[in-house]
Amino acid sequence: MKRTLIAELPGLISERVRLRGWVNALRDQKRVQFIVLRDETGLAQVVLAKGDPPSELNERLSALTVESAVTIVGTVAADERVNLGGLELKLEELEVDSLAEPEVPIAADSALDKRIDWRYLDLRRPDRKLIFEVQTTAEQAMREFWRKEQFIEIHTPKLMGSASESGAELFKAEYFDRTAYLAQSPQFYKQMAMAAGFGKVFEVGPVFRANPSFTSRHDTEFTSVDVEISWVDSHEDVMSFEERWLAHVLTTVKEAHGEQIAQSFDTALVVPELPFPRITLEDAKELLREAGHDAPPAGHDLDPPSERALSAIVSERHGNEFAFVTDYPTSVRPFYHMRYEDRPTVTKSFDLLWRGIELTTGAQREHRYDKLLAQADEKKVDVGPIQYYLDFFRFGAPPHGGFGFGLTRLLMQMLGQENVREVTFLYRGPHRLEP
RNA sequence: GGGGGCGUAGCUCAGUUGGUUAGAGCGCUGCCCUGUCACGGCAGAGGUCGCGGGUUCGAGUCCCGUCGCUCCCGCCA
Repeated sequence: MKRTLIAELPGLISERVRLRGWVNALRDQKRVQFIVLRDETGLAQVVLAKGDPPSELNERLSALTVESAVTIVGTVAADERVNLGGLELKLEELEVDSLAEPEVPIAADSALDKRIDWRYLDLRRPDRKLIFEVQTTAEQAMREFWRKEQFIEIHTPKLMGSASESGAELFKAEYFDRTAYLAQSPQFYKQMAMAAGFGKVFEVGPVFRANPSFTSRHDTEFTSVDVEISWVDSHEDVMSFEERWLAHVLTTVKEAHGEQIAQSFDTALVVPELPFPRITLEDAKELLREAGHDAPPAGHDLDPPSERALSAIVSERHGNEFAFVTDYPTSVRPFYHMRYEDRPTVTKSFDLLWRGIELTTGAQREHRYDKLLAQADEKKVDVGPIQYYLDFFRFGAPPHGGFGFGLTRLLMQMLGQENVREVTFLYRGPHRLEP
């Protein structure tokens, strides 16, 4: 007998159906027994009258435990007494596929860390599963947009012989008789795709950061969304792609899940107006000071409190939750970011903030071999291990730019969550390698 | 790496100025309840108070150390 999903029950009154799912709740009374069954599409009540003495079926239902996996056959009946959709299943057959132990180790209000210990139980809650439905829709919308604009998907290696950028610390791995490093970014390889003439590329994949960061928005392994575009005139071309792309993603997610998100997470997903406000770093600091906030001195990046304050100000003045901050000084940017011809200490770079959190860092890249070498030298980058990268620019490289984008941070903001761990299937942090 | 907070029952927490057998709600076990739907009622089990040391007649409570969790900063997406 074919499996019926709970969501299909309203159209099947008086039919005999087979449901498979988990015991969400049990109410075992003197004369009547109820199971609230949960599958991936919803909840349904199952009812069985209790005989005197109880039938063998009654006894087996009494022995059930919450969260057991069961298969149930019964007849669908409309009954206005039932709060759950006004219908129920009259139980005829009960098969226990897997009996759950009587005490589930976590509850809905358990601490996040404890819930991660038992993540598969935590994820059984429909609200938690919604996170991954939204993620799936978001990624699909991204790909839709990329393909419409002739982007090519690449999969770059995660095992590397040297660092891909300075800054973030690297995990080491044994690699036969030498040391390999886990990729902290596909940066160099997506630039290789530019030198290869791929035009426009994207990658969605894992990156690894060995920073001992103990905050609600960092993890040591996360999914990075990377984009690189050839033949740009400046970083403005990259920003204008990113905002159109993001607006499409948010529109798609809102259409598909907006109501559920509002219901489950009490968050309204707002599709942003285009273009997103752009503000240079120095103007941003000026704006912050005018508004009575502290701002870091020249030559320094915004700190997290400044980013939150800036987002609030921009949101109030421009009605946009997104903001590009541009023109970072060379002191806080890697050597490969392109600089203005007339202002050699300022890079053609940007960050994208959404409601105070950094979603993206992007830039036009330096594609001229001699300038790239000079900038590496100035930044005291040891070019020995990355000569393969510098070589990309020796035989004709197009002007190009791109960005890296934190998928979990996007998801966190879309769902109004305060911690990336909440929206990561399995979080990895300095003290977390299991499950 | 620096700073703050927290660690008491399976889960979420309370525990006065240090004082005798350490509590609650939920969950669990048993019994009762003709339709429940956060079902209800009665009874019960369950704790070396994170760990180690110290102060004290006496420590869940005070001190030191240690481990774990958490948030902020740094680093970044």
